[in-house]
Amino acid sequence: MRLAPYPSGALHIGNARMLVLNDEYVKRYNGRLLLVYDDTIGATKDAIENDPNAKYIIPEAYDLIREGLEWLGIDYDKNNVIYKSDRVKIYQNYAQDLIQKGEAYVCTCDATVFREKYKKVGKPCPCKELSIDVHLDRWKNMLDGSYEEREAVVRINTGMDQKDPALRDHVIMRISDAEHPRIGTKYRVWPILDFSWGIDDHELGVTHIIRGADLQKEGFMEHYIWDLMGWEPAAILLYGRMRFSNEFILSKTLARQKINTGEYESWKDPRTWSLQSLEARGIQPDALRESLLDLGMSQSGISFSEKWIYAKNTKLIDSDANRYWFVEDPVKLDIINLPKERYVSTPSLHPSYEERGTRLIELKTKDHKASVYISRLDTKIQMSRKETKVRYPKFSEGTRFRLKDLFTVEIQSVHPKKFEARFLTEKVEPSIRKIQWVPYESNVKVHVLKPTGVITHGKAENTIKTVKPGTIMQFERYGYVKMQKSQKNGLYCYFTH
RNA sequence: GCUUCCGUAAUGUAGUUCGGUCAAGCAUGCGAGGCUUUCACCCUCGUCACCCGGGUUCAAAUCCCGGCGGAAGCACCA
Repeated sequence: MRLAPYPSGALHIGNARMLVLNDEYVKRYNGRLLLVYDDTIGATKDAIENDPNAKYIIPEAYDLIREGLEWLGIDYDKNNVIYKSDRVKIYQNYAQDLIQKGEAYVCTCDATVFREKYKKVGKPCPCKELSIDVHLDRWKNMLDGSYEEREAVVRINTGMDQKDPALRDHVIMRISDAEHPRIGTKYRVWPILDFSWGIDDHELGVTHIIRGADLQKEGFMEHYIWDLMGWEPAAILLYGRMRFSNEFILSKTLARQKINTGEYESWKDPRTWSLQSLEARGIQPDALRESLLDLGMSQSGISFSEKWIYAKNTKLIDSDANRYWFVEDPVKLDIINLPKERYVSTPSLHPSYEERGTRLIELKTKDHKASVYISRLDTKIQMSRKETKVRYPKFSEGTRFRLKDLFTVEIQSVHPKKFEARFLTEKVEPSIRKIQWVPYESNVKVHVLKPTGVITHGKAENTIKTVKPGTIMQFERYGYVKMQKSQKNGLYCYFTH
């Protein structure tokens, strides 16, 4: 079997299904998995230079792809990595052979004219009438540069009377003067996907192909070629297309553009949905793998939900993720009537694993007063996730709540920018609302990059200063977060989910 | 328009090849409860489905026909 990524950027969540399915199939039947970079040049030089949306190969993509495969644990044959760009001569030879046999011809019709005038009505174009010698001449002209880009193509003679318009005398070779990142301008006549794979799946000994249903036509074309050559056909299995929710933009080309303009910080930006970005966020490879495997080989189109990954990921990371307190959009809360001079809170790092120990958060009082930060969200109407259930009231005079693992207070007064409360008791009442807090005097700024690209700001307890980059932790009642780095203006984290 | 593929609950999937064991399994979601100084995790219980209409048959989610619905292809992209 084989993986055939196009090196225009890092692999993303949409490509991952192909990877995982192939990998799993090979493992199950003890097969071999080839990595074949499908790095033929598609667009013309003209398009690449003038059309910002043109697909093209970027040199760094080869490594980005390899990184992604490694992260996902795809077990491909690392000693036998293949580049289609090394094999162009092979396709050219086969194409010439087909022309010689009258199974292919060189067409000089304009693409639009061919489509409108001939393909749509199922009539052959005038080129097809010409002799094999003329076509061989034209073929030479393609190779030696006498023809410009788009002036001529090689079409395979599947027949203009094919029922399916998609199959009528499809192009198999075309001209591009674009420079290839690996082999430069060594070749100018490049194969189309259908043709190159018709050749390679045979030449490389591929017996089974798993690909998306959008490549169904390519399967027909390959079969046509195998028949023509008298080759043993490979088995082709298709899986359905995945649609992604929200404003998922799964385009490597677009991601590349945004990285270039600086709108995204790198391939790690969560909006690329690249495998690199998932790793950066703290998604476990197995969470992705299992979610994708759950979809099976169904050919129906599915709306993919990232929540499936999150659900699996939560189960994988929860036991490792230590708990910390973080308040998003902090507001000050002044507390009065404090009887003691010092309060110490020692919440455990993980309630299910007490043996990991506790954190220590200290709140000092002065003249029986102290201040903490709480999240603005908690001061507004709080709807429980179960919407039908508890609806915590907006903070107003008399509202009682507990600063978690500290003490219970009651709101005395509400000001635009702060709240004042009075100490009630240290005794825990099981049913009272508990909220996270951090000391006003001692805390650390934290910036969290959300999957939408928005960065939110807040304050966390000081103890997270010791958390190492790359660690996944849980901000209680907020979500899981992966520590990235310490910056001058505070700590920087990626939101996991 | 032409061609092909698909159609099981809110979402996804198992079962359809060789009709009965499927009054339909699983996961996520949702709901109830338990645990808990997190609306986390974990545990228990519950909830919702075979696109429609015919036909074949003792028996159909499974086979046949016809509808309807959805997706993909019809690029000198991959």
